[in-house]
Amino acid sequence: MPRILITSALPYINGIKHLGTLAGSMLPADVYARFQRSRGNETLYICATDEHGTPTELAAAEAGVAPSDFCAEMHKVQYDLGRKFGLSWDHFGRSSSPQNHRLTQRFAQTLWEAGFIEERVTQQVYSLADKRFLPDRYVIGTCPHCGYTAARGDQCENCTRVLDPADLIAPRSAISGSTEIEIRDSKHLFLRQSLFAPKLREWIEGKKGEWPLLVTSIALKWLDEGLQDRGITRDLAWGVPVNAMDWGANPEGKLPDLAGLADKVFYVWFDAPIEYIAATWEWADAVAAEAGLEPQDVNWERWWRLPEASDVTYVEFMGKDNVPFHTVGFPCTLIGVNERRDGEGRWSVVNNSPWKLVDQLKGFNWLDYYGGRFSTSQGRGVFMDTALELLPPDYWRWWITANVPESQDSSFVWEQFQAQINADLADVLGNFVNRILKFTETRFDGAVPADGLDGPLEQKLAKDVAAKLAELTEHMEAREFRKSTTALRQLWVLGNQYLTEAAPWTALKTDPARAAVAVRTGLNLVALFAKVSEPFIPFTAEIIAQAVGESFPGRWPQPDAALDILPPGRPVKAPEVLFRKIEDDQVAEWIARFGGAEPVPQPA
RNA sequence: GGCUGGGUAGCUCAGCUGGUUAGAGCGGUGGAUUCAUAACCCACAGGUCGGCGGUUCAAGUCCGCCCCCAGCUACCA
Repeated sequence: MPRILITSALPYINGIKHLGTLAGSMLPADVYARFQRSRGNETLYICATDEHGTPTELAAAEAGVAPSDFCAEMHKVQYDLGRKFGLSWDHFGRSSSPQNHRLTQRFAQTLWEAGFIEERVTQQVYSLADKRFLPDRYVIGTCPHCGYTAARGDQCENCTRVLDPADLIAPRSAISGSTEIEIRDSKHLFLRQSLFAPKLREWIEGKKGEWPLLVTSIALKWLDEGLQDRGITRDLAWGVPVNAMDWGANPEGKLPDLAGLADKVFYVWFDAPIEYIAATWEWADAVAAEAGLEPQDVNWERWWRLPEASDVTYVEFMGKDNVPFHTVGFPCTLIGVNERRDGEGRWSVVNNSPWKLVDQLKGFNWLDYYGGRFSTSQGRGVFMDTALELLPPDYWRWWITANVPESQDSSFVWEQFQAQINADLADVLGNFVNRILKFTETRFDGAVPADGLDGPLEQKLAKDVAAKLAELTEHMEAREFRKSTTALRQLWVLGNQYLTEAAPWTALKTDPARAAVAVRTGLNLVALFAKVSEPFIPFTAEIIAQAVGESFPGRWPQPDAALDILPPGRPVKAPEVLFRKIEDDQVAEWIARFGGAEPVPQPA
């Protein structure tokens, strides 16, 4: 049986995520994970918080707490919110975990000893007032090209020109505003990505047509522009320490400069992808602890290391901003650990249990808010915590999945959200479940009727359902989420069409057996909908399953037996209204609260 | 500036290697129905496929130029 390993891009620890983050990785990954489990495939869905880097240190300082405490608290917040949205992580780890420290350091050591990491001295801006090195964008000043006075050290937002902090006129710290800044030398480790360029190109070229165009295009863009070596350490206090005292000599016989690397931590983008692996290790430790076993009794490497993992399909989900790090940076790390390169550029596998590279990479564009970006500072857009105060998670899950930015940026618009939720969930699905169950209660004593035999109408329905179910299954296998939601909605529509045609309320007067067939068929449709809707709207799917006495979560149905689920005589019961409609005055209120098409008027 | 992606009905989007009258949902209009959350079901409305030029028997689909939107441009993550 195939195994499916799923990771979604790690949400950054710095604050509560908005709907775009949910759309860009976590929710599609969850829908896919639920589908795969429902298909009976052994599935592991891994996610974690991405905790290191300058923004974390600054946010913790602002909150007046240590970064470790800040992260521990925010991890819990993000975990709870994810669970409330029904995200079915097998494990939601932390990139600051001991497991990730160990793996990151071990990988770095291997890369050093293989000659894939080298030391370089770089010039970095240091702020005396802040007592820290400043990343380029944390230095602001006047743009030498356009005179904009709040240009960042990496790029001027006004004229869009790419800058170097040294270009800025009157540079100052973006943190404190202090002009007491200077350029200092700092020793750093660089991952020699340039050595990997030909190998990566061959790998990416082979994924053309298989991965989304967006993904291969971004990856090839980086290769076409010439892959540069990348600094993988930073001058920060919070992170995975380089800790190179046990490292051996590199191929040139050189040992690392322990003094020069003493206060360095790894760059967040070096350790964050490794956390996918480390979080799997965390998962195994947690499973072992729960079962009263020793940690080594749960084998987590079978998900990651060949040949044991040869039956694993590894699927990554992420927004387009993450694509370079997953198609270039992380693969360099893994290939560098797995293989060696000789002087002629020939590669050979040295590790007898190499780490697995990604098989399927699903990348997404941006979800905007009325055509603009979500903005924390301006209070523009909807965030995960407030979303759940307004409406149940399934409303959000459905809309986001149906509008996920697969081929281009898409927009969240309240009016459209309202229209789609009301039509799809309340009118089509919710009303269908309600109408057939209510009818069963009033006319068939609330039990699946046994009388009658299928006629042409039922045969046609079975054929249509089988075709649509096959289509849905195919789209889900291909991770085509918009098309999947379309197929699912069409499946729901088949239910309403059938019921209208079969009209048991009419048949009841002349041919009770015919009415019984229609009701039984309708109830089986309800059971079917519970099963196929579960990946998308799990909370409601469970209520629907219970209404017809089915266990939950159920197995993904086979097309030829999709309508043969419920035994005659099974008691059924109409649930409370599944989806309450979103009213116009609610929408008006939310637009006023969160912003809409019109710019939010500034108080005078 | 360079590069990447996108520009298809009022709105949100499908349209693979070029091939009969360009599709879906929403919104709109009309009809049917009464089991149901004033729900469902049926039908209709119609867009010079961003612009111009080219290749071809045939172009939304290929080529060239131009316009517009978004992103990236390596120390934000």
